[in-house]
Amino acid sequence: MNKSGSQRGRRPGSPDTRAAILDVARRRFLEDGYHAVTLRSVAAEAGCDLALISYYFGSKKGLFGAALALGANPAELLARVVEQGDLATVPERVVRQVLAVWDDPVTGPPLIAMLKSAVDDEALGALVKEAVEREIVDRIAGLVPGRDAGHRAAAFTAVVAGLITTRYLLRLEPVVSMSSDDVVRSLGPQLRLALIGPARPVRRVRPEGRPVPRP
Amino acid sequence: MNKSGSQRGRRPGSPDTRAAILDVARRRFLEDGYHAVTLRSVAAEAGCDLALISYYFGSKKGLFGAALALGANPAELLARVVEQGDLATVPERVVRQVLAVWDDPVTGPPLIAMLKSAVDDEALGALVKEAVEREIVDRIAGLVPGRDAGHRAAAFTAVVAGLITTRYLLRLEPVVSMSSDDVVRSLGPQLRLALIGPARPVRRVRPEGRPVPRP
DNA sequence: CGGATTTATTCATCACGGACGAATTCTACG
DNA sequence: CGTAGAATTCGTCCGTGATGAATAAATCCG
Repeated sequence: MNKSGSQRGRRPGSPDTRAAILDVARRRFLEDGYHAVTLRSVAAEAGCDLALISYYFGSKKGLFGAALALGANPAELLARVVEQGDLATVPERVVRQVLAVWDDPVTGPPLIAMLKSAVDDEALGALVKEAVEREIVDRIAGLVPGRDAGHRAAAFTAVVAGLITTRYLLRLEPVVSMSSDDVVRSLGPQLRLALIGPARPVRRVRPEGRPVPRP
Repeated sequence: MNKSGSQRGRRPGSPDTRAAILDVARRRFLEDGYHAVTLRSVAAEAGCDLALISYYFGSKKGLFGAALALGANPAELLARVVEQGDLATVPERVVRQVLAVWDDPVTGPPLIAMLKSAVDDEALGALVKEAVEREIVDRIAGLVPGRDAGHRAAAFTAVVAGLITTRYLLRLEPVVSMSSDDVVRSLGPQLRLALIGPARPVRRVRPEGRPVPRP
């Protein structure tokens, strides 16, 4: 291409409009959702021509991806939380972490928007699915001892997914209005049960006839 | 309007195209999802004019609603399952019912499609939310004794929602490929814990310092 | 039968949304 | 200066859902 870093032509002299587009897009996508946002309105609000958006971001999806580039990868955060500390306290710490990130007015909405659009976009959905499998399920599975680790991780993930779905996607009552402590109190035991098994200090008790581990 | 049941004009003499539209729409919506389906393509495949769809169903959403008129209301089914039988077996029965309905190749897909579109459509979302609150959460809450019934129902609902999300929406591994029995084995205890509390036959054990009921 | 009335169906068109290519301006380098 | 390359705009295409006017068909009433 061009030898040495020398670049000709118009280098950023009046360089704001790309950022402006990104700002507007971010806000709009979070406020109104993917479908409701029109590129024309974004362009208008950003004070530029419609075609500039295509120029910079290629397509509406491109803009969406760029606008919602997640500041901190939630999977990574979760991984850190999971791996430092005692296994016994993982459930509570995970719930608190999830609540912290998703309740936060700045980190939460992008995640919610991302999740929503992952639901109806095939490609995005696959992406999320793989990320969750790799970063969450597998990591949790690697943490617990038994050979039913996979199933335990699955149950754990399902409960967390349930929390996210009810509290942030459907905004179901009473889950939405519960305090962090309430949520921990309600779901903590479930997660502990999923991860570690029936309350450890007591002998196994089977209220029904079905054995649980069954190797 | 017209006195006595007498109706003039063209009554259904050659009346298939409405049904044809409905058939095509149903299949397409389930296969490709709401947004990917175009009214024009439906009209073409049904062998009629685009405007007929508006004529019969008013709008795309109208068509969607009519096409996916859920054969059996899942909430009602669930309610029946919940209310007949012992409280202790509710968790397993609910899981089995959910799996039966959502895994079924005829009743499942409409539910999934409905849920997906509820995610990005404000109005539909509200509908689902209210239905779930009224038909599931409240009903469950009415079933358990304590005064933390609400929270228990919330936890219960969250786990069920998690199952549905991971298995049918995200299609997450390993949840997707688990057998019904596996799922019951994995999630049953969680639900029992949510509903009924720590395994009944044993003395209360509090691994952490936090009391659960706390009136 | 024959008009009246209603239903079923089509045609033409609108407004809007996303994408794209050609043309134009601007800026920095040489 | 001149020119290359980046930034920006204009005009336009095509597909979408919606809607109203016009036409064909079926049914009823006298």
